[in-house]
Amino acid sequence: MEHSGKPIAEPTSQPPAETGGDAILWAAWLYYGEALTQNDVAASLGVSRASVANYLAEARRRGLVQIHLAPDLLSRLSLGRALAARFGLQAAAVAPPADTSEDPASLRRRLGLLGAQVIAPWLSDGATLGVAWGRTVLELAHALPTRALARAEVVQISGSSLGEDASSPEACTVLIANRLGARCRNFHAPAVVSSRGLCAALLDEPALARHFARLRGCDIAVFGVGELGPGTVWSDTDFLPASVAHDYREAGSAGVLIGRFIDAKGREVPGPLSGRQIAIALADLAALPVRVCLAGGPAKTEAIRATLTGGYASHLVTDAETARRLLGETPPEESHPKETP
Amino acid sequence: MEHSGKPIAEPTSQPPAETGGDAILWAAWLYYGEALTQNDVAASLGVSRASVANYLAEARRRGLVQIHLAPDLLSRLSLGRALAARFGLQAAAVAPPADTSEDPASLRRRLGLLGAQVIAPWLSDGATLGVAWGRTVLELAHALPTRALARAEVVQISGSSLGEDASSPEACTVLIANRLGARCRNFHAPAVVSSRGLCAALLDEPALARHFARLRGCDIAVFGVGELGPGTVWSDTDFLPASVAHDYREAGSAGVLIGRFIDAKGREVPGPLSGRQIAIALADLAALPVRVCLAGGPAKTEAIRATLTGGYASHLVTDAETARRLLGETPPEESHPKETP
DNA sequence: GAGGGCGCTTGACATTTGTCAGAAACACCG
DNA sequence: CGGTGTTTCTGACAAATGTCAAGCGCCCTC
Repeated sequence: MEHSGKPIAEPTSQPPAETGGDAILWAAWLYYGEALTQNDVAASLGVSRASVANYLAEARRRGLVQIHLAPDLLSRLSLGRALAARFGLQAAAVAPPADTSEDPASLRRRLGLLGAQVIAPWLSDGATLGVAWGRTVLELAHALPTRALARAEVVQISGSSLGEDASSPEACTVLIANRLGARCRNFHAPAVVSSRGLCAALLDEPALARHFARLRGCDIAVFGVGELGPGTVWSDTDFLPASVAHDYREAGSAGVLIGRFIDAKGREVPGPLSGRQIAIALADLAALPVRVCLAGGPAKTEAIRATLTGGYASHLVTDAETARRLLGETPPEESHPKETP
Repeated sequence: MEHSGKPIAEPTSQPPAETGGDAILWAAWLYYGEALTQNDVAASLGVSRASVANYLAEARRRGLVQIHLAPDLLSRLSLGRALAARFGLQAAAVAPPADTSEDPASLRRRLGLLGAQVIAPWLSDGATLGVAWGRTVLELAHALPTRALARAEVVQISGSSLGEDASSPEACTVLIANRLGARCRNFHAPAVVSSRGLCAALLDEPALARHFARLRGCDIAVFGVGELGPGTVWSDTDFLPASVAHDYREAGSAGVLIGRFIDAKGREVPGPLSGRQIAIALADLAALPVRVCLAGGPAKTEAIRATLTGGYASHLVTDAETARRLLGETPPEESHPKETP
């Protein structure tokens, strides 16, 4: 603590050779464990404050220090409780509204972040996690913590080649499995094939049959929902021309759930793709114990409502404005979302 | 995203009154979950920054946010590993040295803090925790988190009326049980009685026999060690005059462990109190699966060494200087010519 | 309706913390 | 030995954070 002219102070006798990594542990304990200030930690360790700040950053990076939020944090909100009560959900997590008008990409980022928190309690070793696809699911993958669940499995829930490359079903499963250190089980089949006969033949393949059995054994499923607005396009131009969305919308479909088109009551709507899709059956999805739906934004509201009405989700992750729309309230004109119940 | 504040969540257990509204939850999520700055959180919520800081403090107080240290943090230190290897311990947690010369009370405080971290992994519901007494154990009690382990038990490990009132065996068990929300099982008997006959008669009491059975079933025991220096005095003036310490020291005792006097090898030393003590037998202690010893400071060094040599501890919680002394290194910048034993 | 207590909020301030460029230490190599 | 790339540390600064007294609204009492 007292420095005279001596350049080398040697304040607390530090065996010079070996203690490279120890300083980080000391610092983490003194700061987080004993709640000292960085200044005091620096004095105690005989290094500069800046070094202490660096040590602490390193300790967090290494996971020596973890900050844990109550898992049901955002389900405790009045909005979340209202949603859960209205649609019979186990829980609904509601992200706060942004101060500026929401950019869809940033909305997806927050929903992914929140979704990662929501599913965290189920990420135990040995768990089987069914994963759909989409940009929101991709954000969830990025927000997931790094774990080492060697006996856990990540299972692709629908056939491949849906969505853009970056957020395709395989990309989502691979990324999530990689984060979790889990085994990745992919569907080695396309999402849509050209004929019912080929579809039936594929479904008879032993490998696919095994995969469907795995799907029915998932402990938890994670998926988004797609809307069927006028501007909806799919990237798979072979089987999904823009007209498909229009056709299904005309046929009464309110949204797309893991490749299946559903109406406002949640019933599957027949259409041009019927019998040619390879993905989990909606009835099998509904039978899983935990089904987390991540979606938000004005365009998706009706699709989400249809999903919830159909009972396909046990947990919803959405944003505050969408939550208000789902509850039939008028979304607030401006910010300042203070509501007193 | 830093946060100082208490290392151990210290919520005032509030049963149902979950009022206060959603603002606190929003703030906790935006700050800890999305890593926004308090400024941005304030803008998003439409309140002042100061309020956000208050919300966050409240969230921490309620335990919505918990800061978790790696449980074996301080056992990973080279000093801790060296101690564990030298004495055959499962682990040794070593508190950092203080910058100023250590005040015994502050040393006890840090050891208690650290000990609370060390035993945290074993504090599950249904666990049985044996608790001795002493000022260090008392500090551990204060550092323990508030839990609600209704089926856990805290068991008094030695008879009563030892130590000062504040750190007596009953005080320690009651406080710890209160913190944990656990059932408190006290020894309704004194630690020392005036005759062997009375002692034997007491031990035959069914209630005491049951208590001893409980002691042998503890999942974890927590205790300190006492030294036998020239200045050692006990507060129980009926049975423990200052001369007792002197007598036992003359007889070769290096320290006191839960009321039992042991020599440098850890063997129990007979003396004036033999056959009149009511406490767990040392052999029963050594048979427990987890035995956490909290002690530090120059005066206690030999007593700790005796305890470790006897195999009575599976885990040690001490400070860096004591650790160095135990390992036979010369303590830093000290030129005490020591009296030869 | 004035007064006073209570809780929540706020602006201002002092402290604490993250960051970054440059300095020192170190290792490696010509 | 000196050069040089690499790592680690440090000092200084800007940003972020905690704290406090004063301000405001609300409810209750008299």
